Amino acid sequence: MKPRVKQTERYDFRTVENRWRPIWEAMDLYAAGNDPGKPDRYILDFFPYPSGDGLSVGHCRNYVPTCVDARFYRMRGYNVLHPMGWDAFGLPAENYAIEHGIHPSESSRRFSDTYRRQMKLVECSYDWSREFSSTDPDYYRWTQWFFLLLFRRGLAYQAFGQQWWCPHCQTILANEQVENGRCWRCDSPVTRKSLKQWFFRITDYADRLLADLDLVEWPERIKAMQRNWIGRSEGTEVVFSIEVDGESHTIPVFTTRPDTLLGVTFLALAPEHPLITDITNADQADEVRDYVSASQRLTEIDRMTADKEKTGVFTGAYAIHPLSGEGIPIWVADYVLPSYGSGAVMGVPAHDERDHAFAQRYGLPIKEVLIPSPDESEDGEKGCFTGKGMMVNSGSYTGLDSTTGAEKITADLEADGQGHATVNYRMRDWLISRQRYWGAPIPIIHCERCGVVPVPEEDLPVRLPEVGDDGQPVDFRPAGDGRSPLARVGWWLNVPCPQCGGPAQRETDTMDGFACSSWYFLRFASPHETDRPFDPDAVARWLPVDAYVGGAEHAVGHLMYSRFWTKVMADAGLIHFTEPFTQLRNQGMVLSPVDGKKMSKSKGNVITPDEVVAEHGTDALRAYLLFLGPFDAEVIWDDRGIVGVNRFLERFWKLAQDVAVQFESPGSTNVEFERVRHQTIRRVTHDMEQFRFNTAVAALMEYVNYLVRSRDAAIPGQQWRTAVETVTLLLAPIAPFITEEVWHEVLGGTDSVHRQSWPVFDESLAADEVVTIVVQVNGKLRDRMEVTSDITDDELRRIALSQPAVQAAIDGSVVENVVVVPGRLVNVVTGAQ
RNA sequence: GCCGAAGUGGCGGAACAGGCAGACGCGCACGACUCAAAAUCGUGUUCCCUCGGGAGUGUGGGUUCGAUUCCCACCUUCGGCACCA
Repeated sequence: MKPRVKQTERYDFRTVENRWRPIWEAMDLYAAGNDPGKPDRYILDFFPYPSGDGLSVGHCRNYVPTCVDARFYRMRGYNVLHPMGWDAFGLPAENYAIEHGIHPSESSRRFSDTYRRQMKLVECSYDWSREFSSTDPDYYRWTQWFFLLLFRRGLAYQAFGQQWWCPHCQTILANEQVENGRCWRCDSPVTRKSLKQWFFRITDYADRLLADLDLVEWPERIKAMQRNWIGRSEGTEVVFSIEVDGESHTIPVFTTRPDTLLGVTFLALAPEHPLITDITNADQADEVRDYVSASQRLTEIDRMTADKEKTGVFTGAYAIHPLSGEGIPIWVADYVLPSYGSGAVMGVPAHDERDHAFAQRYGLPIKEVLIPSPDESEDGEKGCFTGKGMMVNSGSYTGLDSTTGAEKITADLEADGQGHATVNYRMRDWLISRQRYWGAPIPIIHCERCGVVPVPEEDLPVRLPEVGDDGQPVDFRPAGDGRSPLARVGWWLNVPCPQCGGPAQRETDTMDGFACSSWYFLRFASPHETDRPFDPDAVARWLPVDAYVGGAEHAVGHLMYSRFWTKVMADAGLIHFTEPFTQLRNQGMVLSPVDGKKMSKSKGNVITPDEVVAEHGTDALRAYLLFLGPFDAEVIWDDRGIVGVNRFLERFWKLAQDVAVQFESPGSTNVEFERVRHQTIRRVTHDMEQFRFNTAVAALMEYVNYLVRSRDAAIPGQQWRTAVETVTLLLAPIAPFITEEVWHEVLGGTDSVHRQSWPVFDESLAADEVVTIVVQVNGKLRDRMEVTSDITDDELRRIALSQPAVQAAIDGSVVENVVVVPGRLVNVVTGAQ
C-alpha cells in the first residue's frame, strides 16, 4: 500500500452554507445602516407579485445582482437600504383560494412564504425587518388614504361608460391590462361592458410625465415606450356643424393636418359616437342601427386588426364645412376609435391612407389639395400623398407650404370660433375599479342624499369583510353580473352616511393592484409608521430610489403610475422630489434550455433555484447567474456552464488552503505580484459600479488563475496572505458563503467578511512598468516589443524601425509617416513601392 | 408601418476613449495521473494555407496612418406600439 498523501479537502458547500445561515441571521447582517457619517443608498427590486409557482432562476437574475450591488456598497461604506415586500392583492391569489377552498389571505401568505424562503436560500441580503405586504390592513389603510388625497385634489372621479371586461376573470381591466384584445392574466378575449367606474386623472399629468423623462437615468427603450404610450400629438380641433330638424349640433374632430382641411370629402364617426341617433336620416336608420350593433358584437381582436377592410355606413346627414360651407356626408365607420380625440375624424382621402381606402371602397370623391414640394421626392405608390408639401386647389391658401397653411387655417378657424389649436394624448385616464374581492376597498360611501362621500380618515382602513351575513366565511367568488362580491355582504355594505347619518352604502369595488404598488417604495423608508403613511424625514433621507431593478414588462404600467403618484404627492407637499426612481435597470430574461422560451410552470420548463442550490450550492448559483452574460441581456440557462464557476470556486478554495501554510515565510515584495492585485481591484470595482458582473467574475477568475500559476514563484508569505485576502473580499458580494469560510478558517478573521471594507487600489501601483508595444506596417501587425512604460516617442520610433520583421515588411519602400501611440503601438506608413 | 435594442469562433460572451479581435467560461482534441473511470492538472482550439503568409466582427460604401468601435445606405433578428386621424 502506498503512503497516503494529505490532500486538501474538497469544498463542501452544504456544510458551510448550513453553518453560516443561522449565524448571519443572528448577526442581523443586512439591516439598513444608520450611520450619519456615511452616504445612503437605496437599492430596490420591483415589488414582486408572489404566485403559487415560486421563484425560478429567472427571478433570481433580478434579485442576485441587486443583492451583490447592496453588498458591494455596504463594503464601500454606505448605509444601504435593500428591502423586500409583497404586492399580494390580485387575481392569482384569489383564484388559487377559490380552487383550494381557502381564504385569499391564506393563499397570499403561502405564496409569499415560498418567495421569502427561496430568497433566503439564495442569500438575498434584504433587511427583512422592513418586510410588509400590500394586503396588510396597516398598509392598505394608507393606500386608501392616498385614494382620498387624489379624490380631494380632483384626480379621482367616477365615469359611466364602456370598459374592457374579461369574461373569465369577471372584472374590468385597465387599458394597460389588455394585450392584443386579450386579458393579460388569462388570455381570454376581452369584451366591452358598460359600468360606472372609478378613474384616476393621470392625463392631467401627461405633459409632466413626458417632460420629466429627461430627468431620469432609465434605459432608452423604457423611455421610448412611455413616450409612445403618452402619445402627445399637436393639432387642431375643427368644428363641423350640422342642423337636423331645426336643431343644430356640432361635431368636433381632431386633426394633425389642418392643411388638408379643404380636402375633406366625408366625416366618419365611431359607432359609439353619441350623436349618431340624433343625426341619422330616417331612410338610413335601420342600416345604421344594424351596423352599430354589429360592430359592438365584434370582439376587440377583430375590430383592432389593422389590415381589416374598412367598413362603414352612410347616415344620410350632411355637415357644413367650416371653410367652404359645402355639405359633407357623415358616415359611421368602425375604424374610428371612440376613445381618442372626439371619436370622429375628418376624411381626407387624397392625403390619408385610411381615408383613401375607405373612400375607394364606398366611391367617395378624392380631392387633392396638396402636392409634393419640388425639392422633395414623392412617396407615391400608396395612392395618396401623405407627406407635407405645397397647397393646391385651396382658394386663398393655394401656394402655401403645409406648415404655413396649417397655421393660417387654424388661426382663421379660431377667429371664426370654428376650431382651435389643441393637444391630444393617446394615454387615457387610469381605470382603477375592480369588481373583485381581493383588493383594497375604495374608501367611498354612496349616500342617497349627499352623493359620493369619502370615508373619514379616522375610519380607515376600510377592511375587507371576512364573514358574510350568514356568519360563514365570506363568499368572495365573482357573481358574474359585473358587481363586486362585496355587494353581497350586507352588514359591511350598509353604513350610515358620515355626513348626514342617513342610510348609505359603501363603494363595493376594490382598487387595481397597481395602486398598491404606486407608493410602496416610500413605505420601506419607515415601514412601521402607525399614524401616517411614512416618516417624511426617513423618506427625505432615502428617497428617491438610487437603483431600481426589475423586468421590462412594467414599462408603461407600474412605472408610469408610480411616477404619477409621486408627482401628485410632490404637488401636495408630502415629498421633496418629483421622480421616484433616479436610475432604472432591466435585467435580461433567463430562457429555458428546454425550449428556449420564457420559463413558466404551464410550459413545464422551469428551473428553480432550489434544484440548482441542492446540486451546486448557493454561491455557484449566484456566480453563474452573474457570469451567464451581460446583466441586461437575455440569456439561455445552460446546465453545463455552471461547472465552470464551480471549478473556479473550487480552485479558489484549494488555493487558499494550499498557500496558507506559507503565510509566515519571509521574503521581499514582488512588485509584479502586487501590480496584478491592484489591477484586479480596479477592474472588479469598476465593473461592479457599472453592473457589469459578468466581467467582474471573469476578472476574478483570471486573478485566481494567475495566483495558481504563481504557486511556485518566490512570493513572500505576507504578500500571499494579502492576495488571498483580496480575492476573498472582492468575491464576497458574489459568493458570500465560501468567502466567509475562507475569511475565518484560512485568514483567521473574527468578524464577518461581509462587514469588511472593500479593497482599495492605487493607480500608481496598478500601472504597468513594462508594456507590450505593437508594431504595425501600414496597419498590419508585424511585430511586438517589450519596453518600459516611460520610453519616449522618439526612442519608440527608432526601436520599432530597427526591428528586422519591420524592415522586412517595409522592404525598401519610402517611410512616409510613423504614428506613435504611447503605451500602445507604432504604425509605420510607407509610400507606394 | 412607427419607435427602441442588437448582429463578433462550435456555444455564452470580451475588447478602456478609434489602436494586439476573440479575455473569461463552456464544449471539443491531445497529454499527465489512474489497473480503469471520474475528478484534477497541463497543452491546443476563428477560418483558409503551398507554413511565406492570407482572410476575418451581418452586407456595401465612407472618414482615418489605423474602424468590432465613428458616419451613410441596406439586410437580418429581438422587443414594444400598432387604424391614435
